[in-house]
Amino acid sequence: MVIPNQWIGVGDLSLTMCWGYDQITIESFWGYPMPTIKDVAKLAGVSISTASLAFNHPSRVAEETRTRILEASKRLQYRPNGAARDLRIRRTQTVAVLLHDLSGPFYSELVQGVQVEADRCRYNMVISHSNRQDSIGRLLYENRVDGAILLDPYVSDDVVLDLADQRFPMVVLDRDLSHEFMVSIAADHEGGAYEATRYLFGAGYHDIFYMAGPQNSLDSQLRFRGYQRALIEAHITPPSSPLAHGDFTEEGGIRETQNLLAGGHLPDAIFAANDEMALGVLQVLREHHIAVPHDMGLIGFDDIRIAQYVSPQLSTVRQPMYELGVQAMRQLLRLLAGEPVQQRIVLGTSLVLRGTCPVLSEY
Amino acid sequence: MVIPNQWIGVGDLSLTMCWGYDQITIESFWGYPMPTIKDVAKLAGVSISTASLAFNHPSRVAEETRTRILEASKRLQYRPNGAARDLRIRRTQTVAVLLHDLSGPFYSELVQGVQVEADRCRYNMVISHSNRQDSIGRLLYENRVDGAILLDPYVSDDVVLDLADQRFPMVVLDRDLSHEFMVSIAADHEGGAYEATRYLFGAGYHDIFYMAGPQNSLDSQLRFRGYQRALIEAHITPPSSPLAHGDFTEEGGIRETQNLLAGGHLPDAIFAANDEMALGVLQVLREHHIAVPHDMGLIGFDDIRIAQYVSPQLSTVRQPMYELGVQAMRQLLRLLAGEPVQQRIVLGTSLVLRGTCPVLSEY
DNA sequence: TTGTAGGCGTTATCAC
DNA sequence: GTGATAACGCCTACAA
Repeated sequence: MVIPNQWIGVGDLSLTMCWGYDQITIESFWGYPMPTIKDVAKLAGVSISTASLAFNHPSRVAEETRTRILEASKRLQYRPNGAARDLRIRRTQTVAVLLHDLSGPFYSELVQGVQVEADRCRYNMVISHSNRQDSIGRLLYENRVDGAILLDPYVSDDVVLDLADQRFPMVVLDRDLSHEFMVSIAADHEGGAYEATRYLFGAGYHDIFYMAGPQNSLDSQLRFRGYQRALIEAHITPPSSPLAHGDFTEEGGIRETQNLLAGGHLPDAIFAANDEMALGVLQVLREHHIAVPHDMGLIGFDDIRIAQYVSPQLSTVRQPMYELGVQAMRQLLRLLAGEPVQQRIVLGTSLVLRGTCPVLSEY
Repeated sequence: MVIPNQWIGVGDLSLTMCWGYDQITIESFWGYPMPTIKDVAKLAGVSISTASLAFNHPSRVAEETRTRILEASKRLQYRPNGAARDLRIRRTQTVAVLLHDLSGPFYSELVQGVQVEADRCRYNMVISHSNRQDSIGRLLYENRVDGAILLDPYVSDDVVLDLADQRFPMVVLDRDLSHEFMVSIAADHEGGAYEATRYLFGAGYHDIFYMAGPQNSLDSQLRFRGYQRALIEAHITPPSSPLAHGDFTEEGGIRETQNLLAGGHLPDAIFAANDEMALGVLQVLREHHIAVPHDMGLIGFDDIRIAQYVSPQLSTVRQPMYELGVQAMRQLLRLLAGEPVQQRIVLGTSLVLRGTCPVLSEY
């Protein structure tokens, strides 16, 4: 039940007109041309180069001159023009992190990792929520950043390879792509899934169902492979392809679980391709009074924060997101520095045992 | 219980050396100077200006010439230089969203709102996770973006006002700041808190405790004010300042609730300054077998996603994050266009009633 | 220690 | 329809 308060002071919500912006530059709006280094130099009574020196190599200009320049700069509220600088320097000292989805501490952790490494080397970082294709074009194709870390399944491999061909420094996450001038990093989806499935067998479950993600999801495919391997090891013939495909959402998990229940034959454990779907599974099981973990075991993948709050708490496979970010940035820095890199890096996952499966202490 | 798999193929984790980057430019790494529009023009046998026209005003150049230019551009893998363009155009067509914290669908929703509006007007958006002060300097002071939306309590008012003085187009969120050339947008924290508290009274609780956020949090102060107002309206003398200060984290909520229980006198309802703390409250109450909502009512603030997953589900005050993003970007566009703006906008909140307080149908 | 001059890659204004 | 040419603002040899 949601009770909306009234809207207060929102004023004009009508569409803002958008045409015509093309012709307008910022300073023309206000009639206040921005001061340039030239103005600073003039006011300080020095040449442009001295002014520039004062900012970039303070030691190379006399104390007295420098303070005069700094004062002038302050008086004029001078702000250097980044574009001019970048153009001249031929470097932006900035990297982009391209994400499709922002929600969840999941990505936030990744970004943290990147940030920390970037900071250490004085690199700046911007995140682009690359819903729009031209957004990535702007950043990468037009060299507005020196390099990029890409975690966005919706950017096509062609685009990525094209950029790599042009030696644009790039680290791609969770992609099955190799290129001489690119680093590809991924968590060990296959291994994590294998461990999870194997654990379920070890915990006494016999009939383990894999609830896949979207057909085209590489992650889901890899996880399925790990599942298959564990089945084979347990002398069970695995299906050649997943029996059910969700869409990585809670709703998808609900739907697929309902289908499963309607189908008559019930497995005694479910390994869901991600936590979101596992949440859906859990919900439907609860509605049908199927006891977890007694009547049905469940393990997810990702370790999203909510996993700890549902009851029973969700067992899952944790991806090392922070470490992924750290590694990604480190490798990007190597690319940027022209140092040799490994083309492919895989990071291990960990099995997090909580309430949706028995916790075997001897494991 | 967490079982780490081994690390696989991580290779060299040692520190990347960072000095010496200063002298190196991207192309020098590889020895591949990037082709410029000049190269394209030469290969196509036209002048630079014609090449430029072919890209920017295709209709103004002969069909045949144009295709020749495009071909040359493809052959050379030409990529325009953004910095040069921005410098010449004096506009980046990009805005920045400055966030302190990324986690939670909370901020993701805000960003979505901004994105949608930005897209409509062909503006690009980058997010900066402004942990580092120079990151915002780079973006804002050096004009690498045309404008910014700021939601980060850790950026000081001085910095903000300084930029505003210089007419840098900026929309600030959740700040008690006014400036002629700036738009300030906030959710109605005070009103939302008032509604929540009033509702608790209406639901039959008499002794409502406010668990505040950090002392210096404006949001928390405003919410306290709403709480006070509701108390006064109920003919109860409110405390002049909050009796307990958490830190907006779950752990803080736990700590403060434990203090409360230890203190002997128990209220019959708690209004927590945010959901994170409310989660902590809930946890401690559960541990002490205090029935919610029967023995204790509870309402939080924010409506984070987890609120729906705990049991009982958390009642809360929802901030219109998406709408906040939309509004912020719309106002920013107005600033950018030099159109008149309201200096201050307040958006209404809504009370979301779930399991931690009775749901009064007649409300 | 400071000034002169050239150029980074574009786009736009003019001529032709 | 196309081509010189001049900025945009900054940095850095090099010269003084």
